[in-house]
Amino acid sequence: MQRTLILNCNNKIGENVMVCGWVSVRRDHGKIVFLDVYDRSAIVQVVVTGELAGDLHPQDVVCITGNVAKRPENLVNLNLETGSVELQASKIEILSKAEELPFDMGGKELDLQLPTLLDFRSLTLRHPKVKAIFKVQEVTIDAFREAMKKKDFTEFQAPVIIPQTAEGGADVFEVKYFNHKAFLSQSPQFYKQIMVGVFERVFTVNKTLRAEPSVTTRHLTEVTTLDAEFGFIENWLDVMEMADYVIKYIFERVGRECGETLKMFGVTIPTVPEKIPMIKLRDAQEVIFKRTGRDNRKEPDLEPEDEREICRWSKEEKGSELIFVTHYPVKKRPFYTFEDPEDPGYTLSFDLIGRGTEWLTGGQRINNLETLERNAKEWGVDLKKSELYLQAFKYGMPPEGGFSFGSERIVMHVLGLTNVREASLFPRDMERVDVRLSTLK
RNA sequence: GGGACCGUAGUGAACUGGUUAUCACGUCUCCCUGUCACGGAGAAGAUAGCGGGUUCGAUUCCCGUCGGUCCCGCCA
Repeated sequence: MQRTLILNCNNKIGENVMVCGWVSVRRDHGKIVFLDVYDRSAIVQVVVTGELAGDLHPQDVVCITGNVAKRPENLVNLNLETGSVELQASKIEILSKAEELPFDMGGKELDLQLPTLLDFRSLTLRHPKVKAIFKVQEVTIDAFREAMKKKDFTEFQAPVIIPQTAEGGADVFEVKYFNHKAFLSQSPQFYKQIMVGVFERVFTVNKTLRAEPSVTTRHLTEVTTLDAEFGFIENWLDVMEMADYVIKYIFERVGRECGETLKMFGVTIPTVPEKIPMIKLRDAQEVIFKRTGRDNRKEPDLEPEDEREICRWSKEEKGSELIFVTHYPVKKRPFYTFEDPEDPGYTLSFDLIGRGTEWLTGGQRINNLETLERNAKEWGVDLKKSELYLQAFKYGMPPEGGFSFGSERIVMHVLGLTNVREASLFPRDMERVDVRLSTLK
C-alpha cells in the first residue's frame, strides 16, 4: 500500500491508508489505546485496540495501516491540525524499537538543563519545540539568500583554510597543513572583498571559526555567518540601508512562515520602524550616562549592560527594538575600516544591536591600496601572506562596504532564547564538541 | 584570562546538623472503549559528584577536587 503523509489524512476520510512515523505519546485505556504518531508533515491520533498496541513506546518507528475516520463533533481536538480526524488502525508494523527515553518527550515543553539538552542532542532535537528553532534558522538563512539575490548579489563559496587571519587578532584555530601552518577562517572578510572585484555584489553563507576563550551565553566557536559585500556605494549609509533591508526581509519571512513557532515561544518579531534608528557611539554613551549615571563616555566600545540599556532607550524613544550604533573609534576596528573624513578618529562602521546584543557588524572599507597597506602596518597585520587580498586593490576596486550577521544570534533573539547554544544544532564551544571535552580525558 | 554561584533517583525540582531524604514526570505491575501531556491503585529506583575536616552525629557547616551554570573581558 502507498504511504500517505499524515497531513493528507484530512482529505482521506473513509479511505484506508498507511502512515509512517514516530510514536510520540501513548494514552492507554486498556482495551482501547490512543497513540499520537507524527511524521514530517503533522501529528495524528491513532486509535488502536490494546492487543494491537502491544508494548509500543514513545519514539518507536511504525507504519500503521488503517481507516481515516471523522471524529464525532464533541471529540474534535482543535489544538491539532488533524484534530477533526483519527486513524483507526488495523495493522501496525514496527520498523524500529526505541529504548526507554531518559526524559519525557511528550510535553509541550522540554524542561531540561542545557548540558542534558546537549548531551542527548540527537534525541532532544526531535522535540517539537526544539525542532522548530531550526526551521526558523532555515527560513532565516533562506530569506537572507533570497533578499540578496533580489538585489542582484551573487553567492560565492569562501575558503575555510586561510594563510593569515583577517582581523589580525590571535583568536584563530591553527591547523597543521602538511609541512606548514595554516588557520581556520574566522571571517570570509578578505574573500568577500576580493569578490567585489569580480561580481560587484556578493554574499556568502558559511562557517566561521573562532578560538576566542569566551564562555558566555552568546558565544560559539563555530558560527554560521551571513556575509554581504558590494561595490560602487555612494557612501557608508548605502551599506547600512542594505543591512536594514535584509534584516526586515528576514523578519517578514520568519513572521509569515513561522507564526506557530513564534506563538509557541511566546514572542513576536522585533518591532522596527520604517528606518532602523542610528546613533553615534559617543551619543549612545551620553544617553546611557544621562539615563543611568554610568559614565563610560571614554570607553571605545559598549559594555554588555550598555548594549542592553541602549536597546531599552531605542525601544522607548524610537519605537525600535533594533538600533545601529555607529562611529566606533578607528583603533577599535580592523585595519580595513574606513575612517570618517568628517569625524577623524572615528570609522564609518556600525553594529546592529537588538534585544541587548550585537547581531551584525558592517561598514565602509578602505579601497585605496596605500591607505590599506599603511593601516595594516600600523595595526601590526602582516599582509605578506595575503597577497591576493592586496592584489584586488592593486588592480582597481570601487568604493565598497559590507556587513556580517551571526545567524544563531538572529534566531536566538527572535525566539527569545537565553543561550545561543540553543540556536545551534550541534554547538561547539570551549568545553564541548558534541561530547563534553571533559569526559574525554 | 578574571569573578560569582551551583552539584539530591533516569529527568526536573524541594527540604533538612538527628531515626524510613520529599515531590512531579518517566519506568514496571494491575484496573479502565473516548483520551489527547488521559485517569486510578500499587511497586521499583538516590551509598545526596568524589576526597578530607569540624561535630556525639554531616546530604546540610568548612577545605580540596572534579563537573556544571552565570557574569565580566572579547566578539557575530
